Formats: sequence, structure tokens, C-alpha cells
Amino acid sequence: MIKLRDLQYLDAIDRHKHFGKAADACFVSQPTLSAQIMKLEEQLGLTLVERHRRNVMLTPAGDLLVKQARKVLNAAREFEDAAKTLSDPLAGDFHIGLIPTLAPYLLPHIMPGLMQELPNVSFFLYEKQTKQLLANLDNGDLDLLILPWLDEMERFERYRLVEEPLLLAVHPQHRLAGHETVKLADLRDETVLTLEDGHCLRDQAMGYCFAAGAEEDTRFQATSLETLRYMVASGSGITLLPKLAVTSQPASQMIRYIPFEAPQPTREISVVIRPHFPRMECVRRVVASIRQSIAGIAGGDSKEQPPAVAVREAAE
Amino acid sequence: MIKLRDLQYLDAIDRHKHFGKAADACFVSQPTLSAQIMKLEEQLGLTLVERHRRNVMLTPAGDLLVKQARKVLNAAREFEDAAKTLSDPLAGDFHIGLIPTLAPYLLPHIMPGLMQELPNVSFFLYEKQTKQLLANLDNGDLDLLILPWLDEMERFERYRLVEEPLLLAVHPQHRLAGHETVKLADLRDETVLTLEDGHCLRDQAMGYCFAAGAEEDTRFQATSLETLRYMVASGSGITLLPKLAVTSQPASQMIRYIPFEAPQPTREISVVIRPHFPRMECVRRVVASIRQSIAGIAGGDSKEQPPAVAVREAAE
DNA sequence: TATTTACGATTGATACTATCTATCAAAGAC
DNA sequence: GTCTTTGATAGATAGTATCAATCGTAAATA
Repeated sequence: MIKLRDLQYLDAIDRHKHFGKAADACFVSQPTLSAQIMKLEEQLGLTLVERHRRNVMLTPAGDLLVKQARKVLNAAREFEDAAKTLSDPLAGDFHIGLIPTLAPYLLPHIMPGLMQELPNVSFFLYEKQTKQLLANLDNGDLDLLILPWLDEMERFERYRLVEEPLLLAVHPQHRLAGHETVKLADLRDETVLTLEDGHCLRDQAMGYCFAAGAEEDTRFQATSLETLRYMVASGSGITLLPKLAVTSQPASQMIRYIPFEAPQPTREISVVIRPHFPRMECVRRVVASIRQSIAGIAGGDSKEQPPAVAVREAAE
Repeated sequence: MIKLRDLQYLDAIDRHKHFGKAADACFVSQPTLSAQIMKLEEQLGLTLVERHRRNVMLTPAGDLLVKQARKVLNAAREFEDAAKTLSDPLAGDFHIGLIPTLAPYLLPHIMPGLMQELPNVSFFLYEKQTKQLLANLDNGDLDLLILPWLDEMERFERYRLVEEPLLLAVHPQHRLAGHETVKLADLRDETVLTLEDGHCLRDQAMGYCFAAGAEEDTRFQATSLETLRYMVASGSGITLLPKLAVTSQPASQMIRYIPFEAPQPTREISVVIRPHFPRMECVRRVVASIRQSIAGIAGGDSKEQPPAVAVREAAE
């Protein structure tokens, strides 16, 4: 029978394409890994690694087998997770993924509550774009995501957190700067600054703006929300910003943030997990804690949309 | 990191509910298995096994973990299978499942061809009912099934072999015994002998018979096709038998087998595998070999339905 | 061409541990 | 009581993963 250790070595080789680095990643010496890979190859009767002087690669066979190996390793990790959860349902590691346009503004609100509510859980936070987050959730590298819900996530399980409004950000000299509220129709013929490709906020904001007859500023795409904010402050254009990114900043002289009249453009921040995720007790506590932390912070005006309504229950 | 060997031990304990037998099944001594299970429990911080003097059982935690463990072991087995297939695509073990109403009549026709065509493959044959076969195909205990296709198998991949007609089996004194052919409508008000519950032939035959207005003999349910045949020979009733079970027998004075006029009652014998099964080259050869072996044997009358038509291609 | 660098393979010693045999202890069966 | 069954314990052993040190070779550099 094959050994899990060997599969880890194989996986590391593929990741690092380098015996020494792979060995470091596995916390063993290079000769150990070298010898074990050779034994594995002999045992399987296959050459798995192409050893060129400056370029270690997997053979086609190795490439196929490393995929299979990862399945085994994932299953083994799930076994260990399940065991840990059984021995203490409210302990262990918890890997949470968030999108970059949400993480820095949401985490300060929710992390203190989470760490207090679940003192025996170690939280690991990852900031990536939606597509990558979903891939990592799928393969088990992440346990839970916090991001705006999209229809393409239907195969996962969802817990709604809050419907976060998008606000219009304009320079004080802008023609709309004096308004208390704006309508989406007011965006007609405006030029909107956007984030670079891959950010879901870009897709959502552009969706609203195009529908309203606005245009994208194609000369420039920001790599982060903060850059975008500075661009607006410098008078380069207008944009839509999520409410959390606004309220978490001190009021600026250089930007006006204007709420939209109903129907507001929004993004629906949700917790997303794999179906049949075994650590549901943990998930429940995490969701409850987050909801408590953000109650009334990121939602719409409390008069129109009290948190009790905004925070609807999913399939619970 | 957990060891695969430990998971095998845990699995064996659950299967045998007995340390000694489990140890034998793992080809180790009982103290070895005993000690390793204890270490595993200590490592996980959980009690997995309830050790009563005369009754070893898994705890609820152990029960949950053994399921997880089997996933790991299955993934590991798939890894090894993949490796074996890569080192020689036409070698290795091949576990084939068939239903009891097909196996004894089909295997003599197809096994010689298979063993000649794939001399480096070891074939293991299993005779079980459809439900169990599908479960075993799912969990990897079986690689390939040969059985009549049912709609509920849609999630698997299918290769049609032959549309096997069902023949009417009657006692020579029966009112229909003299007919060259019969119609399904002729079965009206007849009492039909059937197999016991669980056989898919029972469900199929009964479906045709009920639709034609026949009734089931509820006093008796045969446990095998041969028993059923003897019941017909003894004049206890009539039944439907698949053509292969008829032609593989010497002609009997005590039974008349009568084909139906079109539309004949049939069952569609198919090869079924898991989607993305890695040993497709092997499967292709197996299917091709079987098709060649049974060409013209089990199909309908060659005038009406030549093999070239009966043996249609699936998603190939 | 000579020299250096990078990197995987080889070697030989060491420590760990899964395994074995032999034995024990407790609980039923009779 | 005596015997049988069955899981736990003890001590010895063999196999092997591991390490540190070294080697051999191909590519880069001069």
C-alpha cells in the first residue's frame, strides 16, 4: 500500500519544481525526498519526474498521478478535520476567504467577536478574487467564504449576512456633489472609474452603471479600492463604493459619498460553505457572531430596511 | 499525518467487529492491530471502539470516522489503479459485476474471448443484484457491470451490448404450447411465476405481464431462474425467460419456449462504468470483446434485427 | 577553456516504530 | 471450578525513513 508521505512529496515536487525547495516545504532533507521519490517511482514502475539540470518537471504520468494524489491527500485532511471536530466541535483551524474589496473593511468589525466567541479556533484569513476563492473552497484549502452572492454559486450552501448598498463617490466639485441622494438615472453619460478585471465589484458596479447609461473610463483600471478612492479624490472621475468601505474611513474633504434612492444598487454579502461541510456547529457560531458584529453597520438606512429584515435566514 | 495502514485497521475492525479476525484480514497479528488502534485513538483524542468482552463496536465518533477513512482508502486505491494502468494499460485486476439472471448464461460465452484478448488482466467476477452492484460500482469495489439498463442508472456511463428478448416458457400441455409465436395480449388472465423480490428480471417481466393483464402467482417466488424453469416444467405455471437462459440449455421435452411477436418484451443488456473511469482502454477492449463474443447469440431474430443494429454504440 | 555555481544523487549512520512471539487477564460457557 | 475466547501487555527485532556529509554533473560565468 502506498504511503501518504510519498504522495505529499510528489505533490511538493510538482508545486516547487525543485527537489530542495520541495524538501524544505515537507520539512525533510533533500536526500530524503529524493530517495523517497525514487522509491515511489520504482514501486509504481513509472518515471514520475523529469530531472533536467535546471528544470524539474513531472512526466505526463506523474502529472496524472499527482492529481490523483491530491484527492487522496484531501480525503486524508478531511478525515483529520472530522476527527478534530469530533474531539472538540469548537476547536481547530478555520480558513476563511474574502474578496479584496471587502476584507479590509469587514474584518476589523468581525474578527474581535469571532475570536472571543470561538477562543479555541485558529482563524486563517485569505484575500483572493471570487473565482480563486471558489476553487479553494472546492478543494478544501478554504472552509468558508465571505463574499457577494452570485447565482453561479448555487452548488454551495449560503447564509445571508447583509445587503450592502453601493454609494456614489464624487469629487466635491462634481455636479452631483451637492445632492442628498441620487438616482441611478443620474449616472447617465457620466464616466465611471473601475477596478481591474477579476474583481466582482467591478462586474457588479459596471452592471448598474451601464444599465443607467454611464460609461467606463477605459484609460485606467484601479488595482484596489483605495486607489480608486484616491482617483475620485483627485477629480479623475466618479465611482461606486460599497458602504463598508465608506463608513470605515474618516470623512474626507475631497470626496462626497452619496446614497442612492431606492432601488439602491447593492451587493448581497453572504457566507458560503461546501454542502455537507462537517463542522456545522462551528459555522453556525461563526455566522451568528458575524451577524451580531455587523448588525446595523453595513445595511441600508435603518428606517427603510431594519437589520432584522436585511439579515434573512438561509437554509438553516 | 495519519497513516493509511491505521485507516485500514479501523475499517477492518468495523467490518469484522472482532480484533482477531480484523487482524487476520489485514495480515498482521492481533496485538499489532490492537496497539495501532489504540495509538490512533490517542492521536485523535477520541475513543473509536467500544470494547465489550463479547461484542466489539464502534463508537458514534468511530462510525463517522470509518466512513471518512473509507473515502481516503478508496482514493488511495484509485491512485494505485491509475498507476497500474499507466505502467501497462492492459494489465491489472478487473472486477466485473453481473446479475444472477445473466451471469451463468452469459459468462461462458464471453470469458474465453476476454481472457484471450486481455491475457495480462486478472478478471474477478461477482454475482449480485442490481442495487448492490451499483453501490459497489460507486464505491470502487467493482470496475464494470453487465446488466439490463434502467433509467435510474443515468449518472453512469453506458455501452449497449444487445437487446435480449424475453421468451414465454410454458408446459407442453399449456394452451399456448403449440403456437409458433405469441403476443403479449395472449398473457391475459394467465398466472405468471416470478422470481423473488430484488431481481430486476422480476420487475421487468412483471411489468410486461401486468400491462398485458396477467397475474402473479403470489403463493410462490423462485430464488433462481433454474428453480423457475423447473416450476414451469412441472406444470405449475408459465413465466418469461431471457433468451440467453433458453439457448444455453439443451432443448427440454418438458418446456416449450415461444418467442413473442413484435413488439417483443426485451431487456437491454449493457456495460456500465463510472464516469471518468481511468482505465478506458481496458474498457474499450472488454466491450469490443464481449460484443464480438455474443454477436448474433442473444439478439432477436436476425432477419428482423441484425446484430449490427442491435449492438448500437453508446457515447464512444 | 577553466572555474564556479546549482542541484540532484549517493553514502553510511541513526533513530524510530510497526511488527512479531509469548504471555496475561477478564469474561463466558459448561 | 476448568476451559475457551478475546483483547491487552511486554520485550525483542527488523525494516526504513531520516539526516549530515559528500559526490557528480550540467549549466553559467569568466
